[in-house]
Amino acid sequence: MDRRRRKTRQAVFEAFTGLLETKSYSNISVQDIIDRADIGRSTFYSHFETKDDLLKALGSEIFDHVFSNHLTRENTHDFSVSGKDPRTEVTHILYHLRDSKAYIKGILSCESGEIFMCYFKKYLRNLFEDELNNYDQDVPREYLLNHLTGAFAETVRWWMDHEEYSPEEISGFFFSTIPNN
Amino acid sequence: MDRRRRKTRQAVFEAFTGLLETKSYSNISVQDIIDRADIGRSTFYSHFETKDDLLKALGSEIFDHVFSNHLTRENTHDFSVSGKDPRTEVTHILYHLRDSKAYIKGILSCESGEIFMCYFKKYLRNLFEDELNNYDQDVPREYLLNHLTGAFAETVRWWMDHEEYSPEEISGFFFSTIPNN
DNA sequence: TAAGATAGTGAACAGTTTGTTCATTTTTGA
DNA sequence: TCAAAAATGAACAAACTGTTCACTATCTTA
Repeated sequence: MDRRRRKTRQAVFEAFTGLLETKSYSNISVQDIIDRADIGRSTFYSHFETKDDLLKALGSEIFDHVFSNHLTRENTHDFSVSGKDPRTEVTHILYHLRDSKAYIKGILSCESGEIFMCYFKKYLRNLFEDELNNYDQDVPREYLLNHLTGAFAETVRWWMDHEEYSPEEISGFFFSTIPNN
Repeated sequence: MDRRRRKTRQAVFEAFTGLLETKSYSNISVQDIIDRADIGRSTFYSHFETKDDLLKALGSEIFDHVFSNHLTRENTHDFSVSGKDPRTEVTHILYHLRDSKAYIKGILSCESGEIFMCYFKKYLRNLFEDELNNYDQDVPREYLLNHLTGAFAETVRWWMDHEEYSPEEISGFFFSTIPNN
């Protein structure tokens, strides 16, 4: 990618995440972002179709990083094969998330981040899919998958407001509240 | 309340929920609501300060009804005292929700209903608070409460896209995925 | 049933936001 | 050096927001 393009993109992300730390998503206008990123109006629109589009792009940016370890060994992402247990895996993701905390907190805050949550869940879905075979068959697979991703996303959101806990502790809470196979 | 006021309010709710069945919350403008309700612009603003305010009001309207049985015996809403078990209680709420399904589906749909979900969870929180004493103490009470309300809200949302299940079945799914004391 | 209070109307308003267009300038990389 | 790619910023139409105001309709109760 062209250096100019890269720089503009970065400036937009920074402006956006900066704004997200003080304002909720719906209260941020494209104009705000443009002003803060100090770019031309048409430049913004040459990068992103809309504010939602930007949010989606930011989602990819963050989650591609957060889930990078998981994704890089795609062909062996069954826990039993990869040699990692779910607990380690989850803890690892929580570490990554903690690093991005400042933005994420803004995005996941109550009034805003439905789109973002959906995006987050897509990645999580992928993560939990294999883990699922161990479980109870009385309940539809789809329900379970939804439950696990929802519970984890909810856990992360909760964590953002209870920073006193470590990734390991959070992981522990999570695993002691989901059904044990 | 004045009959005129009641009628206007009702018209707004109907217009709003009607719109919610085809459009997502963020794509509905106050103007849309006004047009559909066929009321004067200033009339709308004399009832609701803002679109979010309307959503909040609709939330009260629906949930006060959905949770009515629970709320009317406030002083004895500990399940063990009330003589009802959690399962019955939850099933009952699910029946109520099914009746309001048409709106709720629109509101809870992925791109929109964060505000609404929050509102929903407030009621749920209240519901699960007493149930909580039976549980594991390794996990913070606040975490558990968040987990239960989140899981239930997530369950309901899932249900809205899987209408083939009965309230009893959904209740069963829910209870087999939350931690058993 | 008349009068005063309460509610609805609709037009007009200033201000903001959105997304697009376009002619122009700047930067890049080969 | 030069052509392609990118950024610029002004201008634009369209939509939406929230408020005001003078006017009309409806309700309540004395």
